Amino acid sequence: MNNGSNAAILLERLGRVLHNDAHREGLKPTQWEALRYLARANRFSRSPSAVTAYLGMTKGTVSQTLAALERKGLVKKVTVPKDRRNVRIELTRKGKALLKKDPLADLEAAARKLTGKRAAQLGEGLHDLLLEALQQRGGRPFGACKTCRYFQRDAEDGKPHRCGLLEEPLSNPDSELVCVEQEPPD
Amino acid sequence: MNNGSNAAILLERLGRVLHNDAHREGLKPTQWEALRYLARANRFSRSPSAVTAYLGMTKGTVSQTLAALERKGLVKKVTVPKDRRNVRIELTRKGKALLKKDPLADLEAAARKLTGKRAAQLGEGLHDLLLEALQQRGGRPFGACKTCRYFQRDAEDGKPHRCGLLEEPLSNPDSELVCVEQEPPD
DNA sequence: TCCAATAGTATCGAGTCGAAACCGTAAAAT
DNA sequence: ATTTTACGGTTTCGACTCGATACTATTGGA
Repeated sequence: MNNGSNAAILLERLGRVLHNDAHREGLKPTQWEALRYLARANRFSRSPSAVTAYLGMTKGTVSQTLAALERKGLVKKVTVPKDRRNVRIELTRKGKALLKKDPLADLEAAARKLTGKRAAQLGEGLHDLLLEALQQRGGRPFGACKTCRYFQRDAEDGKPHRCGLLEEPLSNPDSELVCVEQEPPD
Repeated sequence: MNNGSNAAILLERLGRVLHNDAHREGLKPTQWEALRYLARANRFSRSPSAVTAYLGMTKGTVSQTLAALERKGLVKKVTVPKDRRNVRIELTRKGKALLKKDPLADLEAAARKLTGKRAAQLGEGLHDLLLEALQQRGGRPFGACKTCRYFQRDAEDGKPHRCGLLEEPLSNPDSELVCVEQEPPD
Protein backbone atom coordinates (compact mmCIF):
# COMPACT_ATOMS: atom_id res chain seq x y z
CA MET A 1 0.00 0.00 0.00
CA ASN A 2 2.63 2.52 1.01
CA ASN A 3 5.04 1.62 -1.72
CA GLY A 4 6.64 4.92 -2.56
CA SER A 5 4.33 5.82 -5.41
CA ASN A 6 2.04 6.92 -2.64
CA ALA A 7 4.61 9.16 -1.02
CA ALA A 8 5.61 10.59 -4.39
CA ILE A 9 2.08 11.72 -5.22
CA LEU A 10 1.60 13.25 -1.78
CA LEU A 11 4.90 15.03 -2.14
CA GLU A 12 3.93 16.34 -5.54
CA ARG A 13 0.68 17.76 -4.20
CA LEU A 14 2.30 19.27 -1.15
CA GLY A 15 4.86 20.83 -3.46
CA ARG A 16 2.07 22.35 -5.48
CA VAL A 17 0.43 23.77 -2.36
CA LEU A 18 3.74 25.34 -1.42
CA HIS A 19 4.22 26.70 -4.90
CA ASN A 20 0.77 28.26 -4.96
CA ASP A 21 1.27 29.84 -1.55
CA ALA A 22 4.49 31.43 -2.70
CA HIS A 23 2.90 34.11 -4.86
CA ARG A 24 2.53 36.61 -2.03
CA GLU A 25 4.12 39.99 -1.40
CA GLY A 26 4.88 40.49 -5.07
CA LEU A 27 7.47 37.68 -5.14
CA LYS A 28 7.51 34.49 -7.18
CA PRO A 29 8.10 31.04 -5.69
CA THR A 30 11.68 30.89 -6.92
CA GLN A 31 12.44 34.31 -5.51
CA TRP A 32 11.19 33.23 -2.09
CA GLU A 33 13.34 30.14 -2.26
CA ALA A 34 16.43 32.15 -3.08
CA LEU A 35 15.72 34.76 -0.42
CA ARG A 36 15.16 32.09 2.20
CA TYR A 37 18.34 30.32 1.28
CA LEU A 38 20.39 33.50 1.40
CA ALA A 39 19.15 34.17 4.91
CA ARG A 40 20.30 30.73 6.05
CA ALA A 41 23.64 30.57 4.26
CA ASN A 42 27.04 31.42 5.74
CA ARG A 43 29.37 33.85 4.03
CA PHE A 44 31.00 31.23 1.76
CA SER A 45 27.59 30.30 0.49
CA ARG A 46 25.95 33.60 -0.39
CA SER A 47 27.10 33.59 -4.00
CA PRO A 48 25.26 33.03 -7.29
CA SER A 49 27.04 29.71 -7.77
CA ALA A 50 26.05 28.47 -4.32
CA VAL A 51 22.44 29.43 -4.96
CA THR A 52 22.74 27.59 -8.26
CA ALA A 53 23.92 24.45 -6.48
CA TYR A 54 21.23 24.76 -3.83
CA LEU A 55 18.35 25.26 -6.22
CA GLY A 56 19.79 22.87 -8.79
CA MET A 57 19.12 25.20 -11.70
CA THR A 58 21.37 26.66 -14.36
CA LYS A 59 23.47 29.67 -13.49
CA GLY A 60 21.74 31.75 -16.13
CA THR A 61 18.37 31.30 -14.50
CA VAL A 62 19.73 32.03 -11.06
CA SER A 63 21.41 35.16 -12.36
CA GLN A 64 18.03 36.44 -13.49
CA THR A 65 16.30 35.58 -10.24
CA LEU A 66 18.97 37.38 -8.21
CA ALA A 67 18.72 40.35 -10.54
CA ALA A 68 14.98 40.44 -9.86
CA LEU A 69 15.56 40.38 -6.10
CA GLU A 70 18.06 43.19 -6.43
CA ARG A 71 15.64 45.26 -8.52
CA LYS A 72 13.13 44.89 -5.72
CA GLY A 73 15.72 46.12 -3.21
CA LEU A 74 15.73 42.92 -1.16
CA VAL A 75 19.31 41.99 -1.84
CA LYS A 76 22.60 43.62 -2.72
CA LYS A 77 25.52 42.28 -4.73
CA VAL A 78 29.12 43.01 -3.73
CA THR A 79 32.18 41.95 -5.70
CA VAL A 80 34.75 40.23 -3.51
CA PRO A 81 38.13 42.03 -3.71
CA LYS A 82 40.12 38.82 -3.15
CA ASP A 83 38.86 37.25 -6.37
CA ARG A 84 37.06 39.76 -8.50
CA ARG A 85 35.10 37.07 -10.31
CA ASN A 86 33.18 36.32 -7.12
CA VAL A 87 30.00 38.05 -6.08
CA ARG A 88 28.68 38.02 -2.53
CA ILE A 89 25.01 38.61 -1.95
CA GLU A 90 23.70 40.26 1.19
CA LEU A 91 20.12 40.72 2.31
CA THR A 92 19.07 44.32 2.78
CA ARG A 93 17.07 45.47 5.77
CA LYS A 94 14.03 45.30 3.51
CA GLY A 95 14.87 41.73 2.53
CA LYS A 96 15.17 40.62 6.13
CA ALA A 97 11.90 42.33 7.01
CA LEU A 98 10.09 40.62 4.17
CA LEU A 99 11.11 37.20 5.44
CA LYS A 100 8.84 37.79 8.41
CA LYS A 101 5.98 37.33 5.94
CA ASP A 102 7.38 34.12 4.45
CA PRO A 103 4.46 32.08 3.08
CA LEU A 104 6.27 28.91 4.11
CA ALA A 105 5.21 29.74 7.67
CA ASP A 106 1.70 28.56 6.80
CA LEU A 107 2.96 25.06 6.15
CA GLU A 108 5.02 25.16 9.32
CA ALA A 109 1.81 25.93 11.17
CA ALA A 110 0.12 22.94 9.58
CA ALA A 111 3.07 20.74 10.49
CA ARG A 112 2.90 21.89 14.10
CA LYS A 113 -0.65 20.59 14.26
CA LEU A 114 0.58 17.04 13.86
CA THR A 115 1.14 15.13 17.04
CA GLY A 116 4.69 15.23 18.33
CA LYS A 117 5.41 11.65 17.34
CA ARG A 118 3.93 11.96 13.87
CA ALA A 119 5.85 15.17 13.29
CA ALA A 120 9.13 13.62 14.37
CA GLN A 121 8.60 10.59 12.14
CA LEU A 122 7.69 12.82 9.23
CA GLY A 123 10.81 14.90 9.72
CA GLU A 124 13.01 11.83 9.83
CA GLY A 125 11.39 10.30 6.79
CA LEU A 126 11.69 13.50 4.78
CA HIS A 127 15.30 13.84 5.83
CA ASP A 128 16.20 10.33 4.69
CA LEU A 129 14.29 10.71 1.46
CA LEU A 130 15.94 14.03 0.64
CA LEU A 131 19.42 12.63 1.23
CA GLU A 132 18.60 9.65 -0.96
CA ALA A 133 17.22 11.88 -3.71
CA LEU A 134 20.20 14.23 -3.54
CA GLN A 135 22.59 11.31 -3.76
CA GLN A 136 20.83 9.98 -6.87
CA ARG A 137 21.23 13.40 -8.45
CA GLY A 138 24.67 14.30 -7.22
CA GLY A 139 23.42 17.21 -5.13
CA ARG A 140 24.98 18.64 -1.98
CA PRO A 141 23.25 18.39 1.39
CA PHE A 142 23.82 22.01 2.52
CA GLY A 143 24.02 21.07 6.18
CA ALA A 144 25.01 23.38 9.01
CA CYS A 145 28.66 24.46 8.91
CA LYS A 146 29.36 23.25 12.42
CA THR A 147 28.29 19.72 11.55
CA CYS A 148 30.84 19.53 8.74
CA ARG A 149 33.80 17.17 8.64
CA TYR A 150 36.07 20.16 8.01
CA PHE A 151 34.78 22.17 10.93
CA GLN A 152 37.44 22.83 13.57
CA ARG A 153 36.00 24.01 16.86
CA ASP A 154 38.38 26.55 18.40
CA ALA A 155 41.41 24.74 19.71
CA GLU A 156 42.88 27.73 21.51
CA ASP A 157 40.21 29.66 23.39
CA GLY A 158 39.50 33.22 22.46
CA LYS A 159 40.22 32.31 18.82
CA PRO A 160 37.43 31.76 16.29
CA HIS A 161 36.63 28.36 14.82
CA ARG A 162 38.11 27.42 11.47
CA CYS A 163 37.11 25.82 8.18
CA GLY A 164 39.70 23.16 7.40
CA LEU A 165 38.72 23.07 3.75
CA LEU A 166 38.79 26.76 2.88
CA GLU A 167 41.43 27.57 5.52
CA GLU A 168 39.36 30.44 6.82
CA PRO A 169 38.31 31.58 10.28
CA LEU A 170 34.67 31.02 11.20
CA SER A 171 32.60 33.33 13.34
CA ASN A 172 30.11 31.77 15.71
CA PRO A 173 27.11 32.91 13.63
CA ASP A 174 28.66 31.63 10.40
CA SER A 175 29.24 28.21 11.90
CA GLU A 176 25.53 27.95 12.72
CA LEU A 177 24.50 28.62 9.13
CA VAL A 178 24.36 26.24 6.18
CA CYS A 179 27.27 25.92 3.77
CA VAL A 180 27.73 24.78 0.16
CA GLU A 181 30.86 22.95 1.09
CA GLN A 182 29.44 21.13 4.07
CA GLU A 183 30.11 17.40 4.15
CA PRO A 184 28.86 15.20 6.95
CA PRO A 185 31.53 13.31 8.92
CA ASP A 186 32.07 9.65 8.05
CA MET B 1 14.20 20.11 17.11
CA ASN B 2 11.58 18.71 14.78
CA ASN B 3 9.19 21.57 15.18
CA GLY B 4 7.63 21.90 11.77
CA SER B 5 9.99 24.51 10.44
CA ASN B 6 12.26 21.57 9.87
CA ALA B 7 9.70 19.64 7.88
CA ALA B 8 8.77 22.73 5.90
CA ILE B 9 12.33 23.30 4.69
CA LEU B 10 12.76 19.65 3.78
CA LEU B 11 9.48 19.75 1.91
CA GLU B 12 10.53 22.86 0.07
CA ARG B 13 13.78 21.25 -1.06
CA LEU B 14 12.11 18.02 -2.06
CA GLY B 15 9.62 20.07 -4.02
CA ARG B 16 12.48 21.75 -5.82
CA VAL B 17 14.07 18.41 -6.66
CA LEU B 18 10.77 17.27 -8.11
CA HIS B 19 10.37 20.48 -10.05
CA ASN B 20 13.83 20.23 -11.54
CA ASP B 21 13.31 16.62 -12.54
CA ALA B 22 10.14 17.54 -14.36
CA HIS B 23 11.81 19.19 -17.31
CA ARG B 24 12.20 15.99 -19.29
CA GLU B 25 10.65 14.81 -22.54
CA GLY B 26 9.95 18.35 -23.65
CA LEU B 27 7.33 18.92 -20.96
CA LYS B 28 7.26 21.48 -18.16
CA PRO B 29 6.58 20.60 -14.52
CA THR B 30 3.02 21.87 -14.65
CA GLN B 31 2.30 19.91 -17.80
CA TRP B 32 3.49 16.71 -16.13
CA GLU B 33 1.27 17.42 -13.15
CA ALA B 34 -1.77 17.92 -15.33
CA LEU B 35 -1.04 14.85 -17.43
CA ARG B 36 -0.56 12.69 -14.36
CA TYR B 37 -3.76 13.96 -12.83
CA LEU B 38 -5.77 13.30 -15.97
CA ALA B 39 -4.54 9.71 -16.03
CA ARG B 40 -5.78 9.18 -12.46
CA ALA B 41 -9.10 11.02 -12.68
CA ASN B 42 -12.51 9.47 -13.33
CA ARG B 43 -14.76 10.75 -16.08
CA PHE B 44 -16.39 13.45 -13.92
CA SER B 45 -12.98 14.84 -13.14
CA ARG B 46 -11.28 15.12 -16.50
CA SER B 47 -12.39 18.69 -17.13
CA PRO B 48 -10.51 22.00 -17.10
CA SER B 49 -12.34 23.07 -13.96
CA ALA B 50 -11.42 19.87 -12.13
CA VAL B 51 -7.79 20.31 -13.10
CA THR B 52 -8.07 23.88 -11.86
CA ALA B 53 -9.33 22.67 -8.48
CA TYR B 54 -6.67 19.98 -8.29
CA LEU B 55 -3.75 22.21 -9.12
CA GLY B 56 -5.18 25.17 -7.23
CA MET B 57 -4.44 27.62 -10.00
CA THR B 58 -6.62 30.03 -11.94
CA LYS B 59 -8.69 28.69 -14.80
CA GLY B 60 -6.89 30.89 -17.27
CA THR B 61 -3.55 29.34 -16.48
CA VAL B 62 -4.95 25.82 -16.63
CA SER B 63 -6.55 26.59 -19.96
CA GLN B 64 -3.14 27.46 -21.36
CA THR B 65 -1.48 24.40 -19.92
CA LEU B 66 -4.12 22.12 -21.40
CA ALA B 67 -3.78 23.91 -24.72
CA ALA B 68 -0.05 23.19 -24.61
CA LEU B 69 -0.70 19.50 -23.93
CA GLU B 70 -3.14 19.39 -26.81
CA ARG B 71 -0.65 21.07 -29.16
CA LYS B 72 1.80 18.33 -28.25
CA GLY B 73 -0.80 15.70 -29.10
CA LEU B 74 -0.89 14.21 -25.61
CA VAL B 75 -4.46 15.07 -24.87
CA LYS B 76 -7.70 15.68 -26.71
CA LYS B 77 -10.62 17.91 -25.80
CA VAL B 78 -14.18 16.80 -26.42
CA THR B 79 -17.25 18.94 -25.81
CA VAL B 80 -19.87 17.10 -23.81
CA PRO B 81 -23.20 17.00 -25.73
CA LYS B 82 -25.27 17.05 -22.54
CA ASP B 83 -23.98 20.47 -21.55
CA ARG B 84 -22.05 22.09 -24.33
CA ARG B 85 -20.17 24.36 -21.93
CA ASN B 86 -18.35 21.36 -20.55
CA VAL B 87 -15.14 20.00 -21.97
CA ARG B 88 -13.90 16.50 -21.29
CA ILE B 89 -10.23 15.80 -21.68
CA GLU B 90 -8.94 12.41 -22.75
CA LEU B 91 -5.37 11.18 -22.95
CA THR B 92 -4.26 10.13 -26.40
CA ARG B 93 -2.28 6.96 -26.99
CA LYS B 94 0.78 9.19 -27.13
CA GLY B 95 -0.12 10.75 -23.80
CA LYS B 96 -0.48 7.39 -22.13
CA ALA B 97 2.80 6.21 -23.59
CA LEU B 98 4.63 9.29 -22.35
CA LEU B 99 3.51 8.62 -18.78
CA LYS B 100 5.76 5.56 -18.82
CA LYS B 101 8.64 8.05 -18.71
CA ASP B 102 7.20 10.06 -15.84
CA PRO B 103 10.09 11.72 -13.99
CA LEU B 104 8.22 11.26 -10.74
CA ALA B 105 9.24 7.61 -10.93
CA ASP B 106 12.74 8.61 -9.85
CA LEU B 107 11.44 9.85 -6.55
CA GLU B 108 9.34 6.73 -6.14
CA ALA B 109 12.53 4.74 -6.53
CA ALA B 110 14.21 6.79 -3.83
CA ALA B 111 11.20 6.30 -1.54
CA ARG B 112 11.35 2.54 -2.07
CA LYS B 113 14.88 2.54 -0.70
CA LEU B 114 13.60 3.57 2.71
CA THR B 115 12.96 0.77 5.13
CA GLY B 116 9.38 -0.44 5.19
CA LYS B 117 8.65 1.11 8.54
CA ARG B 118 10.17 4.47 7.66
CA ALA B 119 8.30 4.54 4.38
CA ALA B 120 4.98 3.77 6.03
CA GLN B 121 5.51 6.48 8.64
CA LEU B 122 6.50 8.95 5.97
CA GLY B 123 3.40 8.18 3.94
CA GLU B 124 1.14 8.62 6.97
CA GLY B 125 2.81 11.85 7.97
CA LEU B 126 2.56 13.29 4.49
CA HIS B 127 -1.06 12.24 4.26
CA ASP B 128 -1.99 13.98 7.50
CA LEU B 129 -0.02 17.07 6.60
CA LEU B 130 -1.62 17.33 3.17
CA LEU B 131 -5.12 17.03 4.60
CA GLU B 132 -4.31 19.69 7.17
CA ALA B 133 -2.85 22.01 4.53
CA LEU B 134 -5.81 21.47 2.18
CA GLN B 135 -8.22 22.21 4.97
CA GLN B 136 -6.45 25.48 5.80
CA ARG B 137 -6.76 26.47 2.15
CA GLY B 138 -10.22 25.13 1.38
CA GLY B 139 -8.95 22.56 -1.09
CA ARG B 140 -10.54 19.25 -2.01
CA PRO B 141 -8.87 15.94 -1.13
CA PHE B 142 -9.40 14.21 -4.51
CA GLY B 143 -9.65 10.78 -2.99
CA ALA B 144 -10.67 7.58 -4.81
CA CYS B 145 -14.28 7.56 -5.95
CA LYS B 146 -15.04 4.30 -4.18
CA THR B 147 -14.02 5.78 -0.82
CA CYS B 148 -16.56 8.59 -1.17
CA ARG B 149 -19.54 9.10 1.07
CA TYR B 150 -21.75 9.24 -2.02
CA PHE B 151 -20.46 5.99 -3.48
CA GLN B 152 -23.13 3.31 -3.70
CA ARG B 153 -21.70 -0.15 -4.26
CA ASP B 154 -24.05 -2.08 -6.53
CA ALA B 155 -27.13 -3.02 -4.57
CA GLU B 156 -28.58 -5.30 -7.21
CA ASP B 157 -25.94 -7.55 -8.66
CA GLY B 158 -25.12 -7.27 -12.33
CA LYS B 159 -25.80 -3.52 -12.14
CA PRO B 160 -23.00 -0.93 -12.01
CA HIS B 161 -22.23 1.11 -8.91
CA ARG B 162 -23.70 4.59 -8.60
CA CYS B 163 -22.69 8.10 -7.58
CA GLY B 164 -25.32 9.35 -5.15
CA LEU B 165 -24.28 12.96 -5.69
CA LEU B 166 -24.28 13.16 -9.48
CA GLU B 167 -26.93 10.44 -9.87
CA GLU B 168 -24.83 8.64 -12.42
CA PRO B 169 -23.81 5.03 -12.92
CA LEU B 170 -20.20 4.20 -12.13
CA SER B 171 -18.11 1.68 -14.00
CA ASN B 172 -15.66 -0.39 -12.01
CA PRO B 173 -12.62 1.44 -13.44
CA ASP B 174 -14.16 4.86 -12.77
CA SER B 175 -14.82 3.96 -9.16
CA GLU B 176 -11.13 3.17 -8.68
CA LEU B 177 -10.04 6.59 -9.95
CA VAL B 178 -9.91 9.89 -8.09
CA CYS B 179 -12.79 12.36 -8.24
CA VAL B 180 -13.21 16.10 -7.76
CA GLU B 181 -16.42 15.54 -5.86
CA GLN B 182 -15.06 12.90 -3.52
CA GLU B 183 -15.78 13.48 0.14
CA PRO B 184 -14.61 11.08 2.83
CA PRO B 185 -17.34 9.49 4.97
CA ASP B 186 -17.95 10.98 8.43
C1' DT C 1 -37.57 37.21 -22.81
C1' DC C 2 -34.21 38.92 -20.14
C1' DC C 3 -30.75 37.85 -16.73
C1' DA C 4 -27.56 35.65 -13.99
C1' DA C 5 -24.60 31.80 -13.36
C1' DT C 6 -21.37 28.49 -15.32
C1' DA C 7 -17.44 26.65 -18.12
C1' DG C 8 -13.98 27.95 -20.74
C1' DT C 9 -10.90 31.03 -23.70
C1' DA C 10 -7.92 35.22 -24.89
C1' DT C 11 -4.70 38.70 -23.74
C1' DC C 12 -1.25 41.09 -20.95
C1' DG C 13 2.97 41.71 -18.28
C1' DA C 14 6.41 39.97 -15.18
C1' DG C 15 8.94 36.09 -14.36
C1' DT C 16 10.88 31.10 -14.96
C1' DC C 17 13.82 28.11 -17.19
C1' DG C 18 17.36 25.60 -20.04
C1' DA C 19 20.53 26.41 -23.71
C1' DA C 20 23.97 28.75 -25.65
C1' DA C 21 26.85 32.60 -26.38
C1' DC C 22 29.48 35.78 -24.10
C1' DC C 23 32.84 38.65 -20.63
C1' DG C 24 36.17 39.57 -17.19
C1' DT C 25 39.45 37.59 -14.08
C1' DA C 26 42.61 34.30 -12.38
C1' DA C 27 45.42 30.32 -12.65
C1' DA C 28 48.12 27.01 -15.39
C1' DA C 29 50.80 25.65 -19.31
C1' DT C 30 54.01 26.77 -22.62
C1' DA D 1 55.93 36.63 -20.32
C1' DT D 2 52.62 35.05 -23.12
C1' DT D 3 49.02 32.16 -24.38
C1' DT D 4 45.61 28.91 -22.97
C1' DT D 5 42.24 27.18 -20.10
C1' DA D 6 39.13 27.39 -16.36
C1' DC D 7 36.00 29.83 -13.57
C1' DG D 8 32.16 32.87 -11.97
C1' DG D 9 28.68 35.56 -13.80
C1' DT D 10 25.65 37.94 -17.18
C1' DT D 11 22.96 38.26 -21.46
C1' DT D 12 19.79 36.79 -24.85
C1' DC D 13 16.45 33.72 -26.81
C1' DG D 14 12.10 31.14 -27.10
C1' DA D 15 8.60 28.45 -24.90
C1' DC D 16 5.98 28.40 -21.00
C1' DT D 17 3.89 29.80 -16.22
C1' DC D 18 0.89 32.50 -13.73
C1' DG D 19 -2.52 35.85 -11.76
C1' DA D 20 -5.57 39.38 -13.32
C1' DT D 21 -8.86 40.86 -16.22
C1' DA D 22 -11.86 40.89 -19.91
C1' DC D 23 -14.45 38.21 -22.87
C1' DT D 24 -17.58 34.33 -25.17
C1' DA D 25 -20.77 30.62 -25.36
C1' DT D 26 -24.29 27.94 -23.16
C1' DT D 27 -27.74 27.01 -19.89
C1' DG D 28 -31.02 27.52 -16.30
C1' DG D 29 -33.97 30.32 -14.17
C1' DA D 30 -37.23 34.69 -13.14
